[in-house]
Amino acid sequence: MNANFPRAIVHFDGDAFFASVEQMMNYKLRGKPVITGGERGAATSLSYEAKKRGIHRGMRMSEIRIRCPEAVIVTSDYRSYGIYAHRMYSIVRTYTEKIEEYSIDECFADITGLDEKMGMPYEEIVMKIKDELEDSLGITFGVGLAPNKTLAKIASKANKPAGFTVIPLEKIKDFLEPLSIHSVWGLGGASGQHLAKLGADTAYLFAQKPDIWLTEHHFGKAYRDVWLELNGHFIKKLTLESLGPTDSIMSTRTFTPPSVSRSYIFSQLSKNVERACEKARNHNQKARGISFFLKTQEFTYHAVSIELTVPTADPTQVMGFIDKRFDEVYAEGVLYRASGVTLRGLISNESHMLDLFGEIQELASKGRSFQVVDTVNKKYGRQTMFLGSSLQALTTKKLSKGVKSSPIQKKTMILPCLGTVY
DNA sequence: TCTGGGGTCCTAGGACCC
DNA sequence: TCTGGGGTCCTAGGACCC
Repeated sequence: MNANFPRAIVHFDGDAFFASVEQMMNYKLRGKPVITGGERGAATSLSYEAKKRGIHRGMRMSEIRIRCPEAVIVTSDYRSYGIYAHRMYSIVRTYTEKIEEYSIDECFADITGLDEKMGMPYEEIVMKIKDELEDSLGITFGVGLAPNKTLAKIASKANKPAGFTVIPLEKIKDFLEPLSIHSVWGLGGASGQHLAKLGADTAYLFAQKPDIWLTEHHFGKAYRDVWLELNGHFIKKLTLESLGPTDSIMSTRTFTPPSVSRSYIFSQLSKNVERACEKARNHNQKARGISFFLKTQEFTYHAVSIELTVPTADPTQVMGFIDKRFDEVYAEGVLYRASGVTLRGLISNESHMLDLFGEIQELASKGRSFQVVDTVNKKYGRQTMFLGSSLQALTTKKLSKGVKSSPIQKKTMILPCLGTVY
């Protein structure tokens, strides 16, 4: 066994991922400052050409146009980014099954023992994977090799773009000494502030604190896990197999411009409910609880959470519950900028529970009508069939795009509206 | 830096049960 | 009818992540 790598964990991180995918899909964009996020008016991802011109994430498009008139601003295309992400996972998966699909542009892989199997040092194996990723995707990756996830993340960030950094056990100190506590994975916000105040403002100073120090300051498991990993221990397991059921599903959307209209906001929420329920049905899951919120222009949240006696993924049902309690979060005259819904306590459709009132039966028959909805939507595009209560949200969107009469209308079947507002 | 959309994990505290 | 102590399950909400 390799003394420096009791476990060999690799972190792959796509460089400027969304912007890079855009450049790969459209060769005219290569070498140009590309910015994604056009639909929200602020930069989401930037090509390195754009970064060189002093543009940063979150910058307003209006400002970007002034600063960099040659900038190419595009609308986010998450479907394509997802396809590239999938290719990335499958290439890594040809080396090991132990892979965590951490996010759309990152993954972890556990290659422990592969050195002996392939008769190559870990460093060479990782270089080989990196080359293959870059050749077949046309995108560069920041890559880190370390004894655990926390250190692998630090490594992949160390040398951007297109870097490959190795942190063996014996070299940990060199990497942690200059590293601000805020850039450690998991200590980004208030917890980093807290640690810095207590004198641990670098990763190394935190790692050097004795165990008793953590106890005395009442640091919980989250801190302790990071602390152990900074000291070289393998604590955070990889989450394998990202397919399958999820724990919760949410759908939220900001509306531009913000609105005071009760009916408009209600229909926005209804649209979110449909999206979330559709996703739940695709996962073959039902929710045991729902919560919904409105977000004001001042960024305050007003939320209600509801427990369901019978699990459901039926938007008419869900909207029925929300309708009854909508006015607990909505206030007349207040300007709102976003709404959202979360389906909680998801269970798979197979695990049905018996109840006293036969509601299961009733829902089962409704469930069939939504199978029809999903089939139609798959064939003709999403939201071809939708709830009456979502109508205002959908038509407003079309009008704002300047589409007067869409051919979609012909295929549209409006289901009965449960909401009081139309 | 005035701020998309979608998640996960941890913890405190309540409900309920011996 | 009252009391204690201990355990498990569940949820809300906070913090953090990309």
